[in-house]
Amino acid sequence: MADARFFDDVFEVVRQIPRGRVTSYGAIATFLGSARSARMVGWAMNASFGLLPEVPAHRVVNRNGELSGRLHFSTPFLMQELLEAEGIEVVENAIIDFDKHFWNPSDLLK
DNA sequence: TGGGTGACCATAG
DNA sequence: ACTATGGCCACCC
Repeated sequence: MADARFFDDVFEVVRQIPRGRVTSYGAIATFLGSARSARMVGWAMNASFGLLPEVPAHRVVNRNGELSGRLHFSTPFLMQELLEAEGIEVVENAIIDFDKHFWNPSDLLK
């Protein structure tokens, strides 16, 4: 526990995101206890880049349902393709029915 | 040791 | 409705 770093915690949560579901940076930050440090989550994802599919970073978007991190993938369309492959409809870099696909990390405790 | 950075979020103009 | 700005704080050099 003492050795656990913020990045590791973020990866742990992202890894638990069910297939076909998505969540937001802010939701993860809130779940970790720091709603104000949502930027840290995004930064953690930067380190997770390349760990796919071990860490499904494509299932993490901003609170607007937009694929803000698409430019960080190997290709700008990879993120969208991965989401569509899971049945998530994406138009103009935004997730359709984001609230329906939204997955809250607190569901882990359910 | 200190300062810059960022795949965000919320508020104000 | 859109743009600008501040806060946030773990990590890296």
